[in-house]
Formats: sequence, structure tokens, C-alpha cells
Amino acid sequence: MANSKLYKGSLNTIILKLLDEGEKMYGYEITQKVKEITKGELKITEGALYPALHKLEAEGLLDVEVKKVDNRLRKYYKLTDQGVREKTNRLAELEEFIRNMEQLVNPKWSIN
Amino acid sequence: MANSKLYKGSLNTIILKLLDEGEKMYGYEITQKVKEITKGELKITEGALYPALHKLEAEGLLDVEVKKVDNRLRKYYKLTDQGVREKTNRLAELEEFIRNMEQLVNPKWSIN
DNA sequence: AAATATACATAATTTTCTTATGCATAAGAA
DNA sequence: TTCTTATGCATAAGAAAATTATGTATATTT
Repeated sequence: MANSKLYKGSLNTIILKLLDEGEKMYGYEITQKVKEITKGELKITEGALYPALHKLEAEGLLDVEVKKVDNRLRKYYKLTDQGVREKTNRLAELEEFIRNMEQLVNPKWSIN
Repeated sequence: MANSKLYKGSLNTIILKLLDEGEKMYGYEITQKVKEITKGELKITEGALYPALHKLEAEGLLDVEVKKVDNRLRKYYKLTDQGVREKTNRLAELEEFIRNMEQLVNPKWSIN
């Protein structure tokens, strides 16, 4: 993953969200998509990505389908029903996290 | 630190920001302040906080001043000059991180 | 022909946190 | 008055999640 340590812990959420968006994707495609969306600022490393995908699959959040394209293997992942539900939770947590961080960085007073 | 793994990696940035805001603070005060700002959603654990403070001090980003208040010790931390500069960097990184995450979660098309 | 891109994978190590302790004083509740 | 909670510090063991370093293999570009 990229330079800043801030991304630690957000990889699973990113994966679930991308798979919800674009239907099925394969690992390498995910790395490229993230690089594109963040304009090169976030580069997911393979050492982080593939174990994460395997773990999400083992947890029942992803299904895999292997295909051979141009004589090269691709493992397409998609969300299971459980994965869709979990994705919703993770996104809610992410938005709460972002709100909290923004409040810490740039506090708006509460009424009290 | 709190439940969600998303906060991993953001503790140092939080500390630097709070110390920039409120001048000097001691450890316990930081935990309470964060709890207050996030309305109890983020609870910094001592096992994470104190080592982080020691590390920031060792890196030359924080200065310490020990005081005895009500017969109890307090270690007041404040930013060094280097700490102020580093804080600026970390906050910029945080804002970039938040922008990237928002872009991943809710993409706005680029013009291309 | 060599370098880069595509595509997967895993092992060793590092970073960062959680959980579990430990010590000590002050304040409030039973 | 005793027990619990709050205040205030600290460290050690373990888990989680990443980085870095490899490894294999094919396709494409230089």
C-alpha cells in the first residue's frame, strides 16, 4: 500500500466497495482501479491485496471464479449476499470514521 | 484505540493535532478530549497512547514537562518546532487520505 | 534480446494496535 | 469505612495488518 500509514485498516473496505460498484473484478484489476481513482496516490501492494482477498473469501464475503484470458489466469471475485451486507456495514463505519477524523482536525462546537 | 480498524495509523496525527490546538496536554487529558470530541465513539487505549507519546518524544516532535497536581503526576507534552512542522505534514496527508477515501467510496468523474 | 506489464502467490519482518497487567492517589458511593 | 470508580502513569504479550522481498509465468513493448 502507499506511503502514509493512514490507509492501514481500510483495505478490506476498499475492496468490498469496489466489488459492489463494478460487479466482479480480479486482483490486478483492483490495484489498477485504485491507482486510477486516487490518481496514483494509493498503490495497493500485492503482499497486502492477495492475502486480504483470500481472507475475505474464507470469511464468506467473496466468491471466486477462475478464468483464463490470453493464456493468463485471472481470479474474478464478487460479493456474496453476506458480503453485500458486510459492505454496507463497513461503509457506514468508514463514513463515521471520516466524520470523527474531520471533527478532530477541524472541530465544530456542539451546542452545550 | 476503538473498535474499528480504520483508526489504525491515525493516532500520531490525532496527537499532533490536539497538541497544536490546546497547547500542552497530558496523556489522560488526551484520551478524554478525544472521547469528548467523537462523542464516545473513539476511545484511545493507554496501551496505544503512552508508547505513541514516548515515540514522538524520542523522535524530537514532543517535549515533556512533569508536574505534580493534587499529589498525582502529570506529564505535559507540547510540540517542538520540528513537531509543528511535522504536524502540518501529517494533517495534509490526513486530508489527502480523506479525499482519496471519499473518492473511492463516492467517485466523482474526472474530466477525460 | 531485454525490459516492462500482467497475474498470481507466500514468507519474513515491521508497525501499530488490543488486551492484560501493574503501581499509586483521589473521590464518591454503599 | 470499605469498595468502586476516576485519575494518572507504564510496560509486556499477543494479534492484526501492512511492507518488503521473493518466486513463478506469460504477454507486450522497446
